[in-house]
Amino acid sequence: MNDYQGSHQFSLTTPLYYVNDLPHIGSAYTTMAADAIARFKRLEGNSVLLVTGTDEHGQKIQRTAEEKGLSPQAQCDKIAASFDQLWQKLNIQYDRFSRTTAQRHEAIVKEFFQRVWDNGDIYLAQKQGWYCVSCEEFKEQRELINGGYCPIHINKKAEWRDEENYFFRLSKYQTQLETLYQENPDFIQPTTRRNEVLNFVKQGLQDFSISRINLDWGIEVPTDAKHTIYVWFDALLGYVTALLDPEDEPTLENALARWWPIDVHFIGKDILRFHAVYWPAMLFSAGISPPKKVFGHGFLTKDGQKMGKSLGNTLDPIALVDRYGADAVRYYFLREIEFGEDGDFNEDRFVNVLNADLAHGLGNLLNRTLKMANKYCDHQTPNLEGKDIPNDNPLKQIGESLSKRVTAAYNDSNFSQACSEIINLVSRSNKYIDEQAPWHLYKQGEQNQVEIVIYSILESIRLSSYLLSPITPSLSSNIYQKLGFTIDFNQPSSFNQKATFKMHQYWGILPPQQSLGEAKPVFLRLEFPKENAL
RNA sequence: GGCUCAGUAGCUCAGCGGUAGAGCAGGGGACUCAUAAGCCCUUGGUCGUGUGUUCGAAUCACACCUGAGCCA
Repeated sequence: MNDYQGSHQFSLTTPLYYVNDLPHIGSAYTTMAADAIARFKRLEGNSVLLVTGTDEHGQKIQRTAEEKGLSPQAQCDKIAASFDQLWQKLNIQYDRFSRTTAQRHEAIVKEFFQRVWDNGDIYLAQKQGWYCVSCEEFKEQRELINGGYCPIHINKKAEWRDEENYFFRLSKYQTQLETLYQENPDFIQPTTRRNEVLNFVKQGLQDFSISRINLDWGIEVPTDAKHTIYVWFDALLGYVTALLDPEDEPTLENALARWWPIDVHFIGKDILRFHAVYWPAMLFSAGISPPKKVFGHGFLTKDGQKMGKSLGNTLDPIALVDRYGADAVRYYFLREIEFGEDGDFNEDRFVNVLNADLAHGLGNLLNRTLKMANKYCDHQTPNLEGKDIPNDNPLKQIGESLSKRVTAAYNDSNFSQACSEIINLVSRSNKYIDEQAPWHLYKQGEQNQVEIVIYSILESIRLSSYLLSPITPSLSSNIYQKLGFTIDFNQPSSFNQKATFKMHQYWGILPPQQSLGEAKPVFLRLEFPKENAL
């Protein structure tokens, strides 16, 4: 639960996405989750390094480029740029964009390879088998379907390979891996994923091939120029390269100096084995400690159906964010899907959830309260402090312990829990207005009670938007500004100085007589499109 | 073929031995500060199927059905 706490720096990664195709919603999902955690850790005042990037080598890329009449590098540049563009649209604040075709990455890979080589963990052997270029993996005969097609890429015929490959002595690390899993029960999350890995490892680990021949697009094996390093071996090391400061010499020592070990790798469950088995073993071999945690989240479906190009039911993340905005998209996926479980996108549900929670819940709450505050309290927060509010005030009671619960939820990557705790305060606030009916109190001349009510609500709105800011940074900034703060949650320097976690996480810190903004909706209700549903 | 997980209100899920719950959606009402919002009330489920254990099962056991996944 508290495994993220107590440190002053925090490093985390998304996968380095394969540049074979334009970014899909699944990549966006992982990245939104990672960004939310990164933002939360920054909000707490930690130094944070969020790594994302692209994995650009391998035969598949080479062939895709050829099909499109581009050089491999041009293909990579184009796709890498489209990932970056999506991250901008989704308001992702990454610190490093690691590309495996970067010069400095090659230096890191070669040094790492050499370490593993020197440790005696790499040997040459003959590899025969069916190879799926799309997976960049060998397949067992029995796995193939329809007379030789890859079960995942059902229109791609597996290719017979009989070649010399370099192998990594994974088998040597069986015990060490099992010890790692045992001593760090949280190393692989969620638990069901952990069990899968445990099961897999228990059956005995085989060495795996880490080089290919007849492949130009990749990093050559330092000890044998005929071979190219296997794309996964190369890609995982992109996490290490990313840790270099721009001015650093590209050496492992420099890369590992500050941000290693990575606190958490966020990944989709499809690449769990690479991260939870191969990766720590490679690191062991090179004398490097493993990352602290690997979180394998679930897959997304659309209207209950698996998304796929062949089905023609993919969800375009660009179209989605263009239609509804970054905060809404981030909120939907992090609130409505249990992180770790598979989840569904449904546009009707999307509109309902956003309207209920952000438009009619939080947004309207601010709007109605601001209107009253401006009218009854002269465009200022009431001349009160948290301590002036009676302890039996229902909002104060929830608010005082809210941060504790929300922090625990974020630290557990439990975004939906964090959101529902926050929205609970919002809902209670709406109920509280009706119970108190400040418009009546005002007419009856109960100014003191009016101010207590207004203060309690404004403060609850503030706290809610503060704790929600890792997920809805722009909305939260907007709300904070309406409340008279000059704080922008997209600018860490702004909140680190003027809205420290130490202070702003608590209920009751809204300053007295702070100038309030105009009442104008901060989150308009969404309309379900009459046509062109996503 | 082996193993794992899931199947509870229209939707998303909680409950995991004592005669079914939440949020959203749907319906009704009173109010008016507000984004036709909010508040109050409410419709709605033989808890996948069958058999068993038990005084008593959504909750335990076994079998089966459906879906997802792992077994390089």
